[in-house]
Amino acid sequence: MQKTGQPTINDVARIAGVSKKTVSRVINRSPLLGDETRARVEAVIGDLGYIPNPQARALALRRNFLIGLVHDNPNAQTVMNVQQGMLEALRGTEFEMVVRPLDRGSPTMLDDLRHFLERQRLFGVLLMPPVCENDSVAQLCDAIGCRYVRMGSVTLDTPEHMVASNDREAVRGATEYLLSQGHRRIGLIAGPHGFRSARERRLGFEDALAEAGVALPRSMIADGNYTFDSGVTAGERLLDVMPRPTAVFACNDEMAAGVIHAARQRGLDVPRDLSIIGFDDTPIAAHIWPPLTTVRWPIASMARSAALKLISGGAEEDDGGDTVEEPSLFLSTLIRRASVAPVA
Amino acid sequence: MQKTGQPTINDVARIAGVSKKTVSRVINRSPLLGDETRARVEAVIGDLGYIPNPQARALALRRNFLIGLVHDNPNAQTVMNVQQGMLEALRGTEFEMVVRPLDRGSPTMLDDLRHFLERQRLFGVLLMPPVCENDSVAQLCDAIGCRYVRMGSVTLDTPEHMVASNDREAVRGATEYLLSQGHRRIGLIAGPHGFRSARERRLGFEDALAEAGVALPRSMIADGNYTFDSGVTAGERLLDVMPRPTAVFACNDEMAAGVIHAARQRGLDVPRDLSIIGFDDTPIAAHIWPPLTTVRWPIASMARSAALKLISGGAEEDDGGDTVEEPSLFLSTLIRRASVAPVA
DNA sequence: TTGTACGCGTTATCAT
DNA sequence: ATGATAACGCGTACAA
Repeated sequence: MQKTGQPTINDVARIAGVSKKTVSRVINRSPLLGDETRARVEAVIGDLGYIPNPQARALALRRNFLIGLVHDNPNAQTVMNVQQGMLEALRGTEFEMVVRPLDRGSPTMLDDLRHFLERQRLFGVLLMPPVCENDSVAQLCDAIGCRYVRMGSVTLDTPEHMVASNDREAVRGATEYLLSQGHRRIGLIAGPHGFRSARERRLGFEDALAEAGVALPRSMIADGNYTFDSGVTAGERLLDVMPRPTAVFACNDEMAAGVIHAARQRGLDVPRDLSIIGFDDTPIAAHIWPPLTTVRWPIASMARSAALKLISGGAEEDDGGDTVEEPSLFLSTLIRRASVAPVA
Repeated sequence: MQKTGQPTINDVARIAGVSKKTVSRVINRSPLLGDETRARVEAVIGDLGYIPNPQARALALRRNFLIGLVHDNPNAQTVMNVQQGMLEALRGTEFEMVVRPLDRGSPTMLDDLRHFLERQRLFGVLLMPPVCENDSVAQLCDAIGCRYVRMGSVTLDTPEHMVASNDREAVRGATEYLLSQGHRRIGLIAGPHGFRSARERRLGFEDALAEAGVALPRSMIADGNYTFDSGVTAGERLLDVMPRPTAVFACNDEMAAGVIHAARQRGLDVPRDLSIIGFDDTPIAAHIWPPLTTVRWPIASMARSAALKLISGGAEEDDGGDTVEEPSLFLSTLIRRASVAPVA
């Protein structure tokens, strides 16, 4: 025992009557080891409550047992769901999660990331949208030798580097639902430029209208930036158009809430006078009035899978050994609540 | 230069023509150093772009340059605000943030935390409510030698270990506002048992009523657990009472949103038939209808101060040197929106 | 004011 | 299958 109180590999070796290296082999599950020796060492380890020192391992391996969460996402709930999913995957492992927000748009963004990855010697990073849509970010990880998994609304990398949802299909389905309720004048509140998710969702919307042969005049499209306020503004713009749209698809829930707000301020009733669908199924969706029909993507599950991909092969695989391949594509579903009604 | 590509302290020492120790002194701002030597070494450092290896430092110092965020908080927005404040304080320093959720209520909770702190050798931890309300958690940090700062709704530790808000006073003020609008039958939706914040807020509510000589019958108090659903249930209970309350104070915004929901389902108009005040000023407060009058506590600022307390003295103090003492008490303010009206 | 030698706890190399 | 010895990069006695 050292003065710190924690037993070290030396203590284990001494007491077990073997060399440090043998203990190290036990820890790292080296295949070439006598069964008896291994049992003896493991007994001492359990006895002493020995746990390898992460700092020393990091130094020797030149690699830290940290998984980074790199994001530049304005939506708090989304980030929290990702963290929850990651931590679920990391629970019980030797890995910890370190969070690193990035300033997309800053010219030094890439350098910041490089410094972070090089200095901390991360085991791997989970790249959230929208930063992860930048290919040079992925290339940087590759160059540095840091594992990475990107998370996004569309597949933009190989399966081991990607967990994706099917935003386009999902929005197409949501829009078809609107059409099935008889709506023909349907407005779109688009997401911000530069967000791949915004593009995918818009494409899905256009897909559905085109297939149904429903016109989409320019006036039925308003730009938003995923915030509540932009939803209010865009909603007002759409509601100014005559004849008014009878339904609106907003590219996320915040903006959908904004539209409801705008509608109510003009004395319009939702869903009687205006049907609304959002995207994300954040808590606000279920808590506003009327409860919002929206698209839910399994964000925590995606993050969990992403983290599992990152640590697979690098962690102690305690289970039977037959590692199940983590999925790369996740399906979103339409959650029907009370913000959609048949057209009058 | 080593094979990793990163220059080490040895490279700097060799090129500058000094010993490792001298370089180490420069890095750690040792006072006893020749000006000329320091300048020369610093030149080489800048030249090489040398950055001390955190893993090696962690090993030698037996202390990692990581700040932990330990929480068991059900509210996503609160946690995100804390993270934002922490990261703001940590930006530009050598510290990173690692997040660690805890399962309060689990019998192994304290052991989990101990393992985490001992293994990772954290520089310090920010303890969020409600876990931080448990004194043994703080004692554990002390025993292990890990710096800590607690965050809470009331002062429960010395200033260097605490950032607190004045929940009781704030709620008292909010309730007085309700009274000033003529309300006399005011309901309370309490927070969950075991949350100190719930207790403080309730006390503030009772303070105001008592001082005004307004009765608080047991029927005007409903229990909640800080969730939307519990707010709905509690709201229904309160609205069943005859005569109905004309106003309700909910101990957080989620529950306040639930009350609005419950009121609307009975055809009641907010604020005409029922005034409501919440607490937290989460995004939902501004986004529901009607916009919610609520109490805002400066959560990000508190977290920022907390992180600053944690790293003060331990970090490179780049500024002039006269460190400003971080505050320990933060004032909450009433945000008046549209969910309160004078009594009919 | 500066340098030497060693410790921190682990993994890797190359023996045996 | 196992062990001696050297990295890994930095901090600290102690000496000079």
